[in-house]
Amino acid sequence: MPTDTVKGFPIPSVRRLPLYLRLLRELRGEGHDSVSCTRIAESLDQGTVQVRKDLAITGIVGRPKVGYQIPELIDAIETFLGWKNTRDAFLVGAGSLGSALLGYEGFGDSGLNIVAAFDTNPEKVGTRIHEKEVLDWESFHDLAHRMHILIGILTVPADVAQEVTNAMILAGIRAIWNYTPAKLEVPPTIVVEDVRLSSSLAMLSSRLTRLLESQR
Amino acid sequence: MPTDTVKGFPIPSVRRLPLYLRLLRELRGEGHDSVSCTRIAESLDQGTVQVRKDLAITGIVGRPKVGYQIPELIDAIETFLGWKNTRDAFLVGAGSLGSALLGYEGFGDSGLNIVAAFDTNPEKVGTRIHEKEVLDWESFHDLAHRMHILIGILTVPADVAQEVTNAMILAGIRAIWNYTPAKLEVPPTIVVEDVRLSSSLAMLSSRLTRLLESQR
DNA sequence: TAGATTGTTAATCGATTAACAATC
DNA sequence: TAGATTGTTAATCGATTAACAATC
Repeated sequence: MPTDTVKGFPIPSVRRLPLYLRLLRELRGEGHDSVSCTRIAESLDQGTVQVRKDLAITGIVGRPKVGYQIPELIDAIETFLGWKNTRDAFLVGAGSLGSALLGYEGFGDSGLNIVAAFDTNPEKVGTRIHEKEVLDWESFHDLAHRMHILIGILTVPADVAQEVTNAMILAGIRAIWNYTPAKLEVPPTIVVEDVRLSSSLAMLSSRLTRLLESQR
Repeated sequence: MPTDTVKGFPIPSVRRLPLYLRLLRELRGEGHDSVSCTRIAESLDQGTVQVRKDLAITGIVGRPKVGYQIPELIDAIETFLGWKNTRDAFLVGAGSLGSALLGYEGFGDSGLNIVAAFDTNPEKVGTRIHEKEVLDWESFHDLAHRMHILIGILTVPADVAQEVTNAMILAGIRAIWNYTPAKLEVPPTIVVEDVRLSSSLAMLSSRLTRLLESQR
């Protein structure tokens, strides 16, 4: 089978892996050594089969009657996700959302280290936001190349999103975490992950609307 | 059919509605009056049938040969999502992520207005973040009741998430936008929408990892 | 009328769940 | 050994896509 035909993993399973990881780290902290699917399923309010299927994509195998070794399982998930070593990232667009992400301390647990921010606004360039330097967008290309940065976080206004994306790719960026509502056009060798807060908000407000309607 | 058995709408369709809305508002701004599924599908890089199915959940009907009337379609989507009138929300937890959301200006397009923030930290209480007041968490209950606030945005540390959730519900909150990694336990009449940035990051980094592996 | 476009019904695909066999 | 738990195969469910009928 040629490598570019390799089958992907179920998207919902990959998205659930961080939930398991968080729980497992907690259990490890409490001194537990092994854990069963039943136990995990209960804590996360899911089915046991789903837990087994999800964990299986990391290549881990459990032992009947015992369950899974927690350290081994944590290692397998971190390896699968590429979270064993933290990866450096550059953020572009130091607006309110960008600033927030710069200050968010939870990404370390997820193998991500935001090194610096970039902006075109001369009033922002040269300042620091949450201890991180805001650099001139002009210097992005050279710095990203020199530091071998592979991840770009996109928090610019939607109307310049595509333009910035193109420049990121030329600078060697291979994966873009897109917080803008724009649909980015990229070559197939570039990874794009859209955050789409508006989709999440659509779920929240439509369900609330249905709920309120049903009670009138 | 009893109202509590009403069939839900396909989740992926609801999550795509904001994408259509954004495009339609843009087309309206350019002076267009009607639009076909083919046109929408092209712009968003999807299939035409999916577009029709998605739009159908709002109850809209198009005209063969012509397409959909843009103002009518915008109205139908906004009505379905409950975005015709903006709804007020309280945010709890004025940390870095919370501050970011307070400053984010895009929520207005999505029918959400964050009125104020709440925190327990005395150094934050009384200050303003992006023009919004930070109030004492103690005053949440009374204010939420008095102002009939239905939406709570949860950006507190994970270990107090459940506790804050319980208090929110007692204060009359009906829908919680949960930015913490905690799995919240709530009665069935309360809407919870989890944002789970770590799931998104898991997708990004696992795909990047696979990509880099395949090239070695 | 002819052709473009909508809307619906059927087929496919992928994810979840159920049933059961394997194993420590 | 018996029983708990894993892992796999089959059945179900939901979403997407394809085929086609309806209509302006």
